[in-house]
This record gives sequence, C-alpha cells and structure tokens, in this order.
Amino acid sequence: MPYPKGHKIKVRGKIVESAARAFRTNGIQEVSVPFIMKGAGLTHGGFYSHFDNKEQLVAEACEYAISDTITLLQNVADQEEQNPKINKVIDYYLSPYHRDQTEMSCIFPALSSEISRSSEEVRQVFTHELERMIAFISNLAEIDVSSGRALFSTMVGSLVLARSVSDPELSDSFLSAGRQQAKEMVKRNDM
Amino acid sequence: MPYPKGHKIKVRGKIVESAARAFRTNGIQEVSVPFIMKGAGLTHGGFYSHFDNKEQLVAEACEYAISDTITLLQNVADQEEQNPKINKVIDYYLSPYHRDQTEMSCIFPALSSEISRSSEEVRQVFTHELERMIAFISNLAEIDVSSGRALFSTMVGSLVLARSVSDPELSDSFLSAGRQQAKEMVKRNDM
DNA sequence: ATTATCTATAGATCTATAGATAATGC
DNA sequence: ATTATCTATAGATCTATAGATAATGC
Repeated sequence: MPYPKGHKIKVRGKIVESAARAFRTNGIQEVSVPFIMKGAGLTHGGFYSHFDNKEQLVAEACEYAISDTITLLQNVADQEEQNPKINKVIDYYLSPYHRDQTEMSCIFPALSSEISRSSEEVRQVFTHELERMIAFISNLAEIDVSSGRALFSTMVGSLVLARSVSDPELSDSFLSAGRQQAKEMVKRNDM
Repeated sequence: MPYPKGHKIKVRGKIVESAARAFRTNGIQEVSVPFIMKGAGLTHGGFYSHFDNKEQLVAEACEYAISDTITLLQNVADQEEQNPKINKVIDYYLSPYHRDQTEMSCIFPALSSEISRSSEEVRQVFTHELERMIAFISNLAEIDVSSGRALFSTMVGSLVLARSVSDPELSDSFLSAGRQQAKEMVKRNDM
C-alpha cells in the first residue's frame, strides 16, 4: 500500500476545509476548483479523484461549515454560567468580530441566497443542517421552535444587512438593533 | 438625427430592467451580459456603448430594483385603510407569493450576500437605497429607525431562510414565524 | 449622413478529463 | 508495484473591443 493509511481521506478533509473557508469569504460561484485546491496545498487536477464534481464538494463543505459553526456557538454558550446562555450567543453572532471574520463565520448570512439557486441535493443538505441549527438555538433560548425560527431569522437578517452596507457606523447599528431585538424575543417567548 | 429622439435612453432603461429582473432571479455573477441583452431584445455587442462595464450596470440595476420595490410596497400599504398599514406590507413581504416571485421581488434577500463582496461603488448605492427602505418601513410602522432596522432584518432573514430550504412546509413555517414576530415588534415599539 | 446595433473575435478563466510523474509500503 | 497527485489540454463561457451593417431623420 503506497502512501500512509488514511492519507487520501485526510487530504479529502483538507479540501473540504479549504472550500468551506473560501466559499464563506467569496461565495460559491466565485470560487474555482483550482483556488480551493491551492488552499489545500494541491493542484487542481487531483480534485476529481476525490469528488465527482464541484456540486458534491459544495454539499459537503456546507455540511461541514454548519456543524463547525454549531460547535463554535456551543462553546460560546458554555462560557456563560447563568441562563439564558443564548444571550452570549446573540452577542457573539451579532458582533463586529463575527461580521468581519468571514472565513470562519456562519454560512447562512454568507451563502443562503446562492443556496436557494443551487441543486436539490445541496438544498437538502442545507435544509437538514438549518433544522439542526434552529433546534440548537431554540433549545438554548428555551423557546419553542417557531420562535426559534423567528429568532434565527432576525440574527441572519441583521448580519446580512450589516455586511451589505459600506458605512461602518450604519453597519454597527444594524448589529446593535439586531442584538437588542433578539434578546427581547428571548425574554418574551421564554417558556 | 437618426433613430427617434430619446431612443437610446429608452433602450438603456430596458437593459437596466432586464438586468434587475435577471439578477434577482439568478444572482449577479451567474448572469452574463449576453443574457441581459437578450432579455432586452438586443445582442451583447451593443452593451458597451451604453455602459462602461458590467459593474456600472449592477449599480444602476440595484438602484432601480429597490426603488421599484419601495413603490410596490407603498401601493400595498395604500390598499389598507386602517393603521398600522405596515401589517399589510409584512403579510405581502413574507407571503409565499413574494417568496416564489423572484423576478420582481425585493433585492435584499436575493442579492445582499453578493453585494457585500461587490465594489465600493456598488455598496454605496446599496447603502443609500437600504436607508431609504428603512426610513419607509419605520415611518409606515410608526416606530423609531433603530426598531425599523431590526424589523426589516427580521423580514429579510425570514425570506432568505424560507427560500433556502427545500421542504415547502418548513419554508412556509419560516414565513409565518417571521410574520408573527414582525407584527409583534410593531405592536411593542409603536411610538 | 449619422449613429445604434450586430457580427466576429481576442484573451482570460472555468469545469472536467487523460495520461505522465512522483511518492511510499511491501 | 501501486496509487495519489501533477501537467497539459479540451471545450465552454465570460468580459470587453473593433469594425461592419442596418436603421432612420434630414
């Protein structure tokens, strides 16, 4: 057996990570296979021995990115002693840091409009992961799932708009308006 | 003077309209100049006698699309006799019709993530138009501008997520959760 | 006669493939 | 000896340009 055992699987993981980073910063369509492979320290020719096509990588990279974000948000929540821990998550999610740190940020504000135009396969992965995210948020906020959907919508919408404006002060005000509103929603809908 | 007076300006307007439609449905990057020109009943070669480059068209098409949406929402609001008229706008904005009618829908849920990666010029146009939209919404809801930002964020986020999921029922539930939440925000923040 | 639009094309870049090359376990 | 990766390239498509053509007011 040439190459160490599990070598190819490890490399495949690196490609997925590279893609997850690149997509969030630059969008799916904007990022080429050669660019992703370069980010994983490879050349583009080898890509197709790992994946059937770019679409397949998109699905895997989205899945990876969302799981990663949920883990991150869980860690943020765990830093808080008193309930509701969701407030800490809201503060992080709608912070200037998370807004500007696109490479490792949540995928929904970065890619959702592109996902809505993607293949059925990609959208199904996305749907499943979004439901996991909503369950996580609702549980942490101790609110019902429907309120959790509204809460996460507010978080996503605020971040999306904060990122789209060129005026830094206006951008900040979208973040703070979102934080305030999100916390109020939690307080009101507390079960 | 060959061609009727104002002919070129009229054609230019058709190109902008065609672009505004195409971008909202398929995204900016995904739509080519030849495709836009075809939508305006022309061939692609003539494009560059109307615009310096694609970027310039993007800026104009976004401006046009947002103005168009504000006018539409104003008409929706005017159909309602009793205050707050904003509720009618919320119901329209977060309706299955608006979700599925991408061609003539609001640009923010459709393009905001792409805009955040656009040139400074495009983002400035976008910023200015977003402020107009927020002013319109806040005024109609009779709430302060900060609450208006949170309200519009909720509307945009709900529509974005409703469009991204493949399950129709789940999609509807994002719309209805958003509608309920948005209306509650208006009630609470009423000045 | 004048000018908007069309045809043709340059140069860049993208996805995907084929066959050559390089790297390691036996 | 085997297999992952690299080099080279095909075919498609994109933005942008140059020069030919077609359409209308004078």
